[in-house]
Amino acid sequence: MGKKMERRKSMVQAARILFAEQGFEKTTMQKIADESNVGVATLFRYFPKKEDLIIEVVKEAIEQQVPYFEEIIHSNKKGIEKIDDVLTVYIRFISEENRETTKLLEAFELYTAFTPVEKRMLEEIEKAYGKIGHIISEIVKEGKEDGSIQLSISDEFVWNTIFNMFGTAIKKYTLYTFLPDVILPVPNKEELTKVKNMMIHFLKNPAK
Amino acid sequence: MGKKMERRKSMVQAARILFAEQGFEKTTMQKIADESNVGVATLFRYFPKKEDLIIEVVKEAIEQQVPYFEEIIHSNKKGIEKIDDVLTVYIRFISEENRETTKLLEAFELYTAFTPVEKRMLEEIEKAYGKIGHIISEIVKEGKEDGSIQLSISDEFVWNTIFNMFGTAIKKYTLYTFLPDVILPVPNKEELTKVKNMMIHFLKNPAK
Amino acid sequence: MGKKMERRKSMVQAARILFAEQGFEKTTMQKIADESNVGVATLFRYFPKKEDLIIEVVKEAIEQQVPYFEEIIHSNKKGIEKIDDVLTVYIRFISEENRETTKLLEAFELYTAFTPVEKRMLEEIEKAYGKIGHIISEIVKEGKEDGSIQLSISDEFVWNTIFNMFGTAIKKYTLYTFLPDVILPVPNKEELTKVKNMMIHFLKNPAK
Amino acid sequence: MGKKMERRKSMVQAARILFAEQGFEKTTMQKIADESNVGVATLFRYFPKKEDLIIEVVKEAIEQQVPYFEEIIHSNKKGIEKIDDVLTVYIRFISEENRETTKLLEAFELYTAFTPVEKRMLEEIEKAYGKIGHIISEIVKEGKEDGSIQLSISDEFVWNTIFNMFGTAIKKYTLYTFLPDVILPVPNKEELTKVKNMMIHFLKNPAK
DNA sequence: TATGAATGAGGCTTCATTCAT
DNA sequence: CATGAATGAAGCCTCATTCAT
Repeated sequence: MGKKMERRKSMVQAARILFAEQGFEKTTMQKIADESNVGVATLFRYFPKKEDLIIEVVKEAIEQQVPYFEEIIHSNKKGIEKIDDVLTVYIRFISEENRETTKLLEAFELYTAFTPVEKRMLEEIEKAYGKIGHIISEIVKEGKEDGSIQLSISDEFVWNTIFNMFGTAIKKYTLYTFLPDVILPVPNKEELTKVKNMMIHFLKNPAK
Repeated sequence: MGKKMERRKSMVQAARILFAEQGFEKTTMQKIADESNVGVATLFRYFPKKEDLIIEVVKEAIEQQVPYFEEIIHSNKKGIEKIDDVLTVYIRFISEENRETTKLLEAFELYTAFTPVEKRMLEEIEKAYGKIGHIISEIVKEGKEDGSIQLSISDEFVWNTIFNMFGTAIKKYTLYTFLPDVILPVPNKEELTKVKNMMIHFLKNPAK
Repeated sequence: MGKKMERRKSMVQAARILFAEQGFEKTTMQKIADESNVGVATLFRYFPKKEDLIIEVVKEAIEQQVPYFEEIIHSNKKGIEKIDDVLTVYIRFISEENRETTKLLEAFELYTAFTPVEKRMLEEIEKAYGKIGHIISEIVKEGKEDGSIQLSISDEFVWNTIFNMFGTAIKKYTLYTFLPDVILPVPNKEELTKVKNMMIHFLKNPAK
Repeated sequence: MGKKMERRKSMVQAARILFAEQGFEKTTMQKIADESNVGVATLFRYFPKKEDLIIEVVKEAIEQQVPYFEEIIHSNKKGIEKIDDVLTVYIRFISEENRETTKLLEAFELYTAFTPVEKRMLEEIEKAYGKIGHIISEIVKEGKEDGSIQLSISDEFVWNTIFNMFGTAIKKYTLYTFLPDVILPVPNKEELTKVKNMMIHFLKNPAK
């Protein structure tokens, strides 16, 4: 029956909220168990290592973002417009419903930077991220095919890099939405939109 | 005499290395003490709270970057060229001597995201960061004055934002230089240079 | 089931013995855990702060004394005789089974003199002490009502004060039963009894 | 020259103040050194063990009380009046200049209860206390000789005991002058005076 | 299967005391 | 002599993980 699955889901959800709020290290397994009304031992039955739970949460977070991109690729717009939409979605990620999710992903990237994560785990993450990556690649290809992006092959890398940087920076901003500007001044939506427009413009009319 | 200063320096250095390698939370005061051949108590004599040491390390890291920017602003180039230099320095930060420093700063930004840091501490950091911020502002102003940057006032925000994003993304990349591409594919120097060029081009010929 | 309670009891008991032997500060949580064959973490599960354990021990110690006074008030004697009994009980506290308990209480009073104790904690102690205080008040009232104590209202304060001093001194003596007389010469039971008799006599025939 | 003595005095004084304020355990050697503007090492040169300093402070505290009793015994009053004076002095100790000193002595009695003190140290204390003890004995003897105290020899013990209890309780009260009444309700000066009068009355007219 | 209870290893911090100038 | 610097031992407390019911 789905009872088990529900339980599991409630644990993952509690974990996600706590992880996003306090980070991975500061969130104890006990807190998570309490929050989802389960005994710690049960939590450990489902996720024998804390890291397993982290991976699960992150995986789901990534997957939660996929539909946003799928919707875009399935629309009828031209490639360049789809790209515009993708960047717009990123911008929205900072401030809207998905902020928690995005914050989580950012926190995870930090986590992996200093904690050796089992390869098997990373592969799961990779697979999840792959979906988004694939979609984006497709969009770029479309854009090139329908002529809305004037890109020579070498420029594709540029594009990917630009894209990457935009996303990377945006994701990081989510961490600081509520923190003082001291550490990292976060541009607002209008400013980000201007940058986006700059990029789109560049993609249409690359420098000679 | 400088004996005390040397000791202090050796502690800060050991801390810097360990922090950069393992992050702040995973690095224990004991390890730092051992690494700098000092008793823990001594370490605590100099830095009564672990956070004090963290702040010190970060402050020095920031200050270590200042000369790079100072050199640029004091050169004879035009504003736009100075900006080019600044972005180039950022790119170099990923892979050269300063990688460790940059990695440290990135780690700190993540640290603050989940650990409440005393205001007094943050102010010290702010002051250090301020120096760099001030230099960059000056460069932008110069560029606008000497006409090498075609910016209307509103565009200045765009510029700051672009700059901010470039730096933000770059800093984050330093964390992943040695990690598998799974989590975050890090563009290489050539790719980053192309993005830089795009930005410079845009600053000279903003979209109409 | 009572397993948990037993364990808890064994911890409290170990703590009580050690506290009485070595005082609160010199007794470490580790020692207590060892003595009751428990891991430190377990001890901390039951008593998250050392102070919690101290309070618990003291509270139980006080409550352990209550029956002695209850028995007295429920007897058929006259008020003045009950008072005599109360003082006698105090005297017995120095040397008999309850010496450890009394010593503990004395140690706690000293502890609070130099260590700020959370208000919430003090309230628990107050409640426990209150029971004894209430009984004694009742006895005094009885004595006044049945005429066995010749007290004008103002004398009641005297009485309470006398009583207070007797108890205070006695409790303190328990600390020094086994120590050399150097610091505080402890009167023996006969001597204390004489003082008691003096007091009783005074209560019956107050100075004109 | 007296320089050394002055230094020493200033250390002892600083120690006394801090000990009285925070107790012996909570007062660190460093704090004492700071407070008396001396290096810790110097402090340790004068008092190789913390305990040495404690003993010194206590010894001086006791000696500071001696003159109060000396003045009494050298007066022209009758024995019983001198006794009255002694008890009155005790009462004054709670609230006046000497409160700090008295508090200190009380704290020391606590200290010895749980910390094994070197015999040699205790002897010094004993000698100091002896002076006061001797004076009081003399007074009692006087009282018996001049007939102002109607005491049979066996009653002398009673007297000593009464006296002892009065002093013991009073000393303890000094610890709680500033603390909430929860732990130990401290009688006020008027109440204590009444108790004193009761005792004096008893000494003049012992129970038959 | 679900769970509360149990725990060792480890982290931060303090302090009496010793060293070296 | 005077002193700041140095330090190990020890204390409180936390947490991922295992046990036992």
